[in-house]
Amino acid sequence: MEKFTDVFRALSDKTRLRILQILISVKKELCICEIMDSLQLAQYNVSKHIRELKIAGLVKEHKEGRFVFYSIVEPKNTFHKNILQTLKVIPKNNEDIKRLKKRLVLRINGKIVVSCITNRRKCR
Amino acid sequence: MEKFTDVFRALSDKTRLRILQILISVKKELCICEIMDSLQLAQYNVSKHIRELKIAGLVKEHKEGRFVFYSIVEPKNTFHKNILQTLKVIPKNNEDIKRLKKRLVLRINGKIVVSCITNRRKCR
DNA sequence: TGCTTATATGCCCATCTGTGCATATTATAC
DNA sequence: GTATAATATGCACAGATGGGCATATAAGCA
Repeated sequence: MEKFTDVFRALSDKTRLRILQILISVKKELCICEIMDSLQLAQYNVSKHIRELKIAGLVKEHKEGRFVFYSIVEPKNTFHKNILQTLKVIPKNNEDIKRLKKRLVLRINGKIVVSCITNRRKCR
Repeated sequence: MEKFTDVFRALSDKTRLRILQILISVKKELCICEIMDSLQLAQYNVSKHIRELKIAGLVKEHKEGRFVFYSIVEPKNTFHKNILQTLKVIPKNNEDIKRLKKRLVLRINGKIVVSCITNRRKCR
């Protein structure tokens, strides 16, 4: 049962929901820089929240050089499928999506070429 | 967005999930006594957790004399429907269901006639 | 090797959360 | 009214949680 409460706990934070929402809407792998620029959050914050989403089994990572890309885990059981379905129904934060799109334009041939725009010390 | 995180937070506790599960499986209104006897929890604990489920909009109440009956709120939007669907997929705690059935047998014509069996001071 | 960039993590602190206990509230019966 | 049963709630406390900050780790590059 704890396994289930842990997933719900992971979803009970606004920042984590925002992270999941941009990952769901973009249907791509995103690196921490891109997430922090999209959500205007400090790097350590994105990193810590992503960690919890990973532990909950909702997000997976894929290392590539010094970048780490994160994406939604494809659901493997009914519970997980239902959770993702539920997340898709939650209205998205339009500002986040707008900034995400702006940020993604900066990729060249799918490669990250622009470093963190957001000052890592000042964003909340 | 807080509205959604609040629902997930309500679901992030084992006791609250157990309460929801017996309410879902029994498809009936249950009073606090019956819940505390089914889950073997202290009265104040059931009462407090039910309160949070009510605030989250997952459970509703119906007063009848000195009894208060609780039941699952029929979902009114897609998010809520998905949440209930998700809850139904979680494996139930068989012990809880067993004790619930035993407890329900004690009703006579649907009326509660047996008071709390569980000592309200000793159950955790 | 040394520098820079991307990400992770340990520590501190304020706040929140669940439990236990005691007590309050409400309704019913005598 | 008084006693009793069902439920709610305020308080205290221990443990968890999130944010901020500093720093660690790791990889690429000069």
